Amino acid sequence: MDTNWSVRLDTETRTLGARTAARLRELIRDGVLAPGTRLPAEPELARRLGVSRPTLRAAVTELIGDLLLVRRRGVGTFVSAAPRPAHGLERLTGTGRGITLVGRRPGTTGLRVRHVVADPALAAHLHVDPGSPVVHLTRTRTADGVPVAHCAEWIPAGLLPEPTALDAFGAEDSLHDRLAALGLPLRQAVARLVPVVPDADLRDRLDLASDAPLLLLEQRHFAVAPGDRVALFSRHWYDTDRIDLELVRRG
Amino acid sequence: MDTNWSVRLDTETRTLGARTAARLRELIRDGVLAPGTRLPAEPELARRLGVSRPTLRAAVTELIGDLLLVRRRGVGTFVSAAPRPAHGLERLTGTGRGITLVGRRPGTTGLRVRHVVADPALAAHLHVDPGSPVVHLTRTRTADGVPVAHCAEWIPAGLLPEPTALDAFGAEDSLHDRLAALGLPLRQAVARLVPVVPDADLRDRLDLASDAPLLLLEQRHFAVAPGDRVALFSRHWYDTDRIDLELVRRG
DNA sequence: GAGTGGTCTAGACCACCAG
DNA sequence: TGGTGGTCTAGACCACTCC
Repeated sequence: MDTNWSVRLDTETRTLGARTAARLRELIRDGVLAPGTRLPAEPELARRLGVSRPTLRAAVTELIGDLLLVRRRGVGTFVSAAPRPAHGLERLTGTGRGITLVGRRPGTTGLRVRHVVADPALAAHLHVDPGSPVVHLTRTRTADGVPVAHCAEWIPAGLLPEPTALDAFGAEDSLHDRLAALGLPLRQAVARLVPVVPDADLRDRLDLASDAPLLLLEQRHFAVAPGDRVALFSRHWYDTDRIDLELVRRG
Repeated sequence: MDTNWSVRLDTETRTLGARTAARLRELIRDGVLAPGTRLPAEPELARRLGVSRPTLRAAVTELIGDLLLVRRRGVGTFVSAAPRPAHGLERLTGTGRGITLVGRRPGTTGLRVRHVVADPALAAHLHVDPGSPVVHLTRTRTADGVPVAHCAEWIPAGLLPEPTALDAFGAEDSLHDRLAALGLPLRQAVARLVPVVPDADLRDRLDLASDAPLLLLEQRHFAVAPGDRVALFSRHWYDTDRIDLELVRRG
């Protein structure tokens, strides 16, 4: 096999482990590593990719988490033959990117940006004092033009460089990317899952014909710094008849 | 500070990284490392715990995933002051253990074990041929005596050492533990989340007064070996009014 | 500049599986 | 018995934060 496997030619900015994982994804996607085949032994594979074995193992571990590879001690590492989710909720991404990952085209309707003050309930969710200024976004997300989720977001204005930093937020923008550009990259979120019956407003926004229940994701998002503060509180109502919500659980 | 931090005295069977993480959990739980305090620098902390820095980092990374610690580059690692979930769905555990983790007492009612054959739909979920023998368990789980979820599980009989291996399964048993003892340790699962309106049977089993929607977790579980085969398919209907379902999402 | 976390390496030894 | 993945180490260098 004379395929050039090396990952060191890559000049992207990500870590070597992430680039190695990306290279393995390509080799699998392109069929160089077909489903069911065994990978070369780890020291050999590391040599071919031009990385150390721990770095290779980090990359392989990542792909195992995505169900692309299977390790069998004493036997080898294999390309998985089982179907796998294109996107799982355990990975934190923006709603738009999640829609892209499942192969659909994201869109936004009804975007509205407001400045509000935190009532006691919202203040508790955001870990701020009641009465604090909060930026509030609402919008309906579509996939291939079909509404799939209605999203409401609340961001403490005190965490933004300026309270007006999000006033120019557009329908095509990514809130995750925008917050990262403002120095608030979201790194993790704690979501509460609640099945709910849609009210008239939600039925209207999502253009629902039936009163089938929706799945509400109520999330507290944390940024890298200062780290302990809630950078974003959100409520997303998903119509699971129109978009599958999947989740990879690891033991 | 003359606390004995060393982790090498521990004789348990887990890996050194896992024992180190457990030691850090103890130090946090016991208040030696109070919320908001900065941990010693990584080389220093590794020395105190008697492990190498990569091993320490693996442990710290695990606790960060559990929201117990926060890393700030160039500044330090801090004990989180924010509340965190006791149990997240992103971690694969048995339902009973999940109930224990949130501080409640698990129980089981209405356990039934049956032998069935796979119809085409079930065969597709289990990746077996239609007509294959399947062991089917149903039971209702309680927390502190209150029904919180109804569970249905299907296991390909061909993966068991004997088709009758689960006939003696008892109300107090853990299916995860039992399957591990049978050589089928479950390592990961892909769950689909669907809000559903309970039918009469579910309302009866869960003793529901209202017709509030339930959250259905439809899961394909994978074992370590052979690795690609579905070892267990399950449907769990949760009453989220009686038990919170939370999920930690990482970027 | 000093100290912190972030990344990567080379090598070692062990546990498991297959022949 | 030989090859595989599983784990751990010591050390190096870099990037970032704060003084």
